[in-house]
Amino acid sequence: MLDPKVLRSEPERVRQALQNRGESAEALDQFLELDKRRRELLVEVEQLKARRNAVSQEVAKLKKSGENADAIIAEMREVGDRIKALDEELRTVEERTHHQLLCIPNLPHESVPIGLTEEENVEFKQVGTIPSFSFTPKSHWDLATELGIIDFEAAAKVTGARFSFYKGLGARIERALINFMLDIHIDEHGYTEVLPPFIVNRASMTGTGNLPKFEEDAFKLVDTDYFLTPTAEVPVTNYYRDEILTAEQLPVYFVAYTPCFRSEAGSAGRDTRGLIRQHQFNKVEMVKFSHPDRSYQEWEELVGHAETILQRLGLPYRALDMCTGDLGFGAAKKTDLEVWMPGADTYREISSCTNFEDFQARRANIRFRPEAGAKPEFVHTINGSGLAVGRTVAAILENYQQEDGSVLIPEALVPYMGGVTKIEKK
RNA sequence: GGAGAGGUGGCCGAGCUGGUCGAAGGCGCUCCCCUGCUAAGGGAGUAUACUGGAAACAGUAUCGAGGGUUCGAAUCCCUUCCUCUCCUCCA
Repeated sequence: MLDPKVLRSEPERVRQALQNRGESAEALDQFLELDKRRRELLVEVEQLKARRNAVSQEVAKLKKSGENADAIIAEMREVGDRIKALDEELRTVEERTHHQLLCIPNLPHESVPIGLTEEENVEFKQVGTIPSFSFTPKSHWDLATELGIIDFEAAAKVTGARFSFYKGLGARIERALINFMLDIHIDEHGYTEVLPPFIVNRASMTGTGNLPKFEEDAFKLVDTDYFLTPTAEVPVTNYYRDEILTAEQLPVYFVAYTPCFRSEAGSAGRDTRGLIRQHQFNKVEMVKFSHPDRSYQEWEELVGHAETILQRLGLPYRALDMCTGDLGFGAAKKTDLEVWMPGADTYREISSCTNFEDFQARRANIRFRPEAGAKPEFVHTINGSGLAVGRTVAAILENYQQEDGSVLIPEALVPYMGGVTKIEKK
């Protein structure tokens, strides 16, 4: 959510930002119009209320001294009716104003490259060596199926498309990666581990920006106002919803493993095979609550924390500075890490690290008091995958595959695999 | 699922026979005074949001949330969410 004051005082700046994102300015225009009406109504109804409050004092005095107050009571009855009517109109106008406000995306940071498509994302770093094979590398789904460690057909039968059934060392490597990632973030990067609910309410989804605009992307539980978490970002960020933190509490670092559930509406036909785009996948997510002055430093460090995992696993990757059109609704600045996938001969997103500045904090009302007695200010929220676990499994399978169809386990992961160094056909 | 109790400011906690209640008191915090240091003590101040205003300041709203009764609601009524206790059920 943007500061309504900014929308009022600098609408042209906002309009330009929306254009850079490739978004229409409709919500902005609606907001400006409704906001004007809202203030008109507010002035009128508040004047009436001030009058009513004053007269009510009079009534109390008259009654106390035993005098007759019938005349002004009758008059106030009319004022009361008028207030009720205006209040009702005001409420609907306010609801609509707020809704428009919730539908306007964040303003990109000034450093964000301007562009409308992913072609304009700027690659600024490549790390690791792309492996060369003396044979044609297979896709991870062929490897996994042949090794008997993931059964896509069983998942399709048990549930449906875009689900997977891990088995044996497949299940083991998924679990090993979760622990490996969590341990590094906890022990080396200073995060506090949290294990949140995997189901969240509407207010939480709205707080992080997943609602109201993207409801069709989420799984909603029938006959409730509950949603399956699309990412741990939602429950973890909302941990501090409607709270005021002290300055000493900042920064807060949380890391959480959760399964993530996404309807993948609108992506029919894309990445239908393998682990890349599933309705349910595991992810380790880092979330930071930062002082506004430090948030870009914190964000850069968080990107580094995600990179650490890729480096320890020996996976080649590149980093991209996301352009205005590819930023994501709530983001002010975003870096994506893409891992090399030999089977597909391309890079695939494996982590997305975002500084939301105060966009989420404003929606979720997460504040801190800079010093005792000072006015509360919004914190900045930052988060990033550290990493998407299923895609990491896919990357390991494809990068570490051998000519005979076996797969070596990255050295750093071996202790988490109970000493297993290789997955091979039985 | 059944029966009961409760949700008040940064925190604790009064008020709940409707009217000087944005709300006593305490803690915490800020500033000042006092004390050689420490401990203690005295005084003043200390919610948030919105609206108008250049500002000073003024107004409005907020006692879990929503609605109702009333000239007037923290206080009465209804709905709903959450917390706690007992019973029931259960991994």
